[in-house]
Order: sequence, then C-alpha cells, then structure tokens
Amino acid sequence: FDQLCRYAKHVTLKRGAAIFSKGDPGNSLFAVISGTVKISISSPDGRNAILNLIGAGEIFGEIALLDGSARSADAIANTACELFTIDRREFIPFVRSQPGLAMKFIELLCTRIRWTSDQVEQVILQNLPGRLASALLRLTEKHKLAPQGRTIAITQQEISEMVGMTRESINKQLRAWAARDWVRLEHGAIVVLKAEPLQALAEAGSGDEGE
Amino acid sequence: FDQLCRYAKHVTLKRGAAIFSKGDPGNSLFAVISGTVKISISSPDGRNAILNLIGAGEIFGEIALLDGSARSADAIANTACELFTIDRREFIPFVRSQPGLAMKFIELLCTRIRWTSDQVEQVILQNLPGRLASALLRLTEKHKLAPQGRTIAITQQEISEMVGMTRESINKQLRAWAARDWVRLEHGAIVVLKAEPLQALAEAGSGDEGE
DNA sequence: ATCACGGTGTGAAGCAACTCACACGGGACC
DNA sequence: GGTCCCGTGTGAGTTGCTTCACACCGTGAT
Repeated sequence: FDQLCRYAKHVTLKRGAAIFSKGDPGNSLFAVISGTVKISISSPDGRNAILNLIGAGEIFGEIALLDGSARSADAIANTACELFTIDRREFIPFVRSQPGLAMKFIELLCTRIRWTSDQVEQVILQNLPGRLASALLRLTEKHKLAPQGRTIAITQQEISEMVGMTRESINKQLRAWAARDWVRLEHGAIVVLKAEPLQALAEAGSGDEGE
Repeated sequence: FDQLCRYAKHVTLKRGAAIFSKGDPGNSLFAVISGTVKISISSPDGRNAILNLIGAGEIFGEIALLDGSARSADAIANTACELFTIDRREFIPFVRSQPGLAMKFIELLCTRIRWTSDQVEQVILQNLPGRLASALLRLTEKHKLAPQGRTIAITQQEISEMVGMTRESINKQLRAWAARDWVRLEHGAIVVLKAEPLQALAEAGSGDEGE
C-alpha cells in the first residue's frame, strides 16, 4: 500500500490553494501528508456545501480517478498542506499488479458512501440541534482522539457549510450547549466535553431542546 | 457478469415487503428483475428519507456486502418485485476468480457516490423549486426514456421524502409548474413535458419563481 | 503600536416551509 | 353499486431558520 509512494510526486500548498475544481478531468489521486483539504461544492450565488474534510493519512480524489469521469466537487487546501500525487498512467497498471489493492479501494469507497449517506440522512431528517450534534460526533470520530476532551479544529463557518445552515444559527446553538458545559468554544476550534447528550440529540429524529 | 445468476436465488415479493433493515448483517447482494425497490432511512418520529429507488436491471445491497459491515439503510419493495439474491459465501470466491469484476463494482460504487453527493448538494444549496427540479431530472435520467414526454411513476409522498420536504409543499410547487405546462400530473405519476426550464432551476443555486 | 481582517457573538425583522385541517377523486375489493 | 383507502389538492396559522445589522476580540502584518 505504501509502495504507491514510490511513484508519487510530493507537493506543498498554501492555505486556500485550489487543488482541483468540479468538472476538471480526474487524472490523479491525492494523499494528505499534513494539513487538511476541504471537499466542497459551491453554488452560483456564493453559498457552498462542504462534503468532507480530509486530514493527514487520508486519500482523496479517488472517485474521478477510478471511474474516469470528471471531478464531482472542488478540492481546496483548508490549511497549508503537504500532499502526494499519483497520476492515472502510473496508477492503473499498479492496481492491476496488486489484486488485493482493488479490495482496499472498494472498502474506501464504501466508507465514503456511508459518510455521504449519513449526511443526507441528517440533512433531510433532522433539525438544527440534531444535525449539529451529528456533525460534531462524526468529526470527533474521524479524529479518533481520547474519549473525553475531543478538540475539533474547525471554524463555525465551516461547520455551518457542512450541515447546511447559517453560521449565526450554528453559533447560537453552540453557545446554548456551551452554557450547559456540553462543549467549549475556542478560537477556530470546538471541544466536545460531554458526548452523551449530543448522542441523544443526534439519535432523536428531530432534536428537541427541552431545558 | 451475468454468470453471477448461476449462483443466484430467485425471489418474488409483494409491495411493501421488507428486504432488509438498517443494522442487519449484510450477507447478500440483490439484483432487481422487475419492480422497484426503495432504499430509505426512517427516523424515530415517523419521518423517512428515500436515498435511492432501484429499478429493473439494477443492483443494490452491495455496500454492506463488500465491506462486511451492517446495512446502512432499509430496503423495501416499492412495488411487487422479482429479485435475484446471491450470498456472501458464493459471492466472495466468485469475485476473486474474476479480476475484471472488481473494477465493475468500483464503477458501481463511484456512481452511487456521485448520486448521493448530488443529493447532499441539492439539499444543502437549493430551495424547494431547485431541489424538486433536480430530483425530477435525476429520475428521468435514470429511467432514460425518450427525450420528450418522460413519465416518472412516483407518488408525491415519495418525491417529498427524496428531496426532504413535505408532500403539501411539493404538491403546490408541482401544481404551479403544471399550470405552465412544464409537467403533467397523473395519479401516482409525473410527466415532465419541458425539461429546459427545470434544468435552469436546477442549475441556479436557489430557484427563483419569477412569474 | 496599530491596523486590518477573520472569526465570533447577538438581537430584530421577515419569510419559506411546516403543521394542521379538511375536501375531492379514483381505483380496488366486496 | 357502494364503500374503503390511498393519493391528491388547498387554505389558514405557526415557526424555525434566515437575513441583515452590527459589536467584539484575537492574531498576524506593516
């Protein structure tokens, strides 16, 4: 699996740099060494939706590479990044030579589908508290840190674009939770202090805020 | 590809029959011979979200089968159905014996991701008219009938669950379009008469209804 | 040091979509 | 032919979230 790196090119990017855009031909695969990459889609009127955040050790850009179609979203360096790139020309023969690798990619794609389906489920079925709770939990799970005191490095603007609501609404909800010590808000980060009540909200169809 | 059918069992189902439920172990793959299957998720308070509708000639249930995890959604016979089933025990060795087949599944998974990502994009970025237009166009595209006079056999309740809005709202929007002869409404079906204005609405970030 | 900017915090007003309530029509089954 | 049920059609009132408008506070650049 690591042998892919032999064929890979090393790239460094500044925060905000575009890696690829929706509609581009998808001729390469990327792996994140450090930093995070934002996979998003923007609408003509300026709003945009974040589909995923890719952190160190993860791969992205595989869909267009594997099925040969155009990029279905934009990829932007969310922080300064180091990446590996591998080109389609070197990648395809490599996969053929390593039969087990195809299975690895199948698992990766399944993970992506589950992630994206979860997002659909939340956005359709849940209201603000439920969606936000789900999003926070999914993010802590991805980072897989210690069970208590999980810190998520993300701005409120970004979270709002992941759950599809405005920053203001997100902020008000987070403040309400902060008042109950379920979360702590820092500059550009959110710390989940108590996962249980959030879990309860995420599982209830529409989160009710009782008192 | 068709050789899979040798190992397959033939099943017939009545409308409304549950095929599998979220959380079940995913030990089998299904192919639809006739009828349609609804892939959906339901929330505790009775609302539910339709993730996909699988028609004749299509496959479903592949995600849990391929990655060995639990089913991530429910599958229900949306009409009376004939299905083929293949069990994991027979499927896995079969894939290993046919190296090209893995690539086919990779393409299938990529198609699913694109479909689901589109859904996220619409639900987050677009308002009712835009979402509904996108959903109708995606459905006509799937059915791939003649360019004019495309009939979609679907109830308004179902469409509302695909786009994540109430039946009432959907109905009102459809009526408005029917008044302009963009669509025709039948019992349990929608006919798209003019795709162009819908396309325009689907592409605009938030659909404006001018007059 | 101070300026600018990105991220956060907060209230008032508006509106799109929801909820609720009910009426109609067609198809299936008796 | 009647009756039940599902799908459709429609209006009045409510609400959750948005929009808009600002103020505050770090942090990095000049």
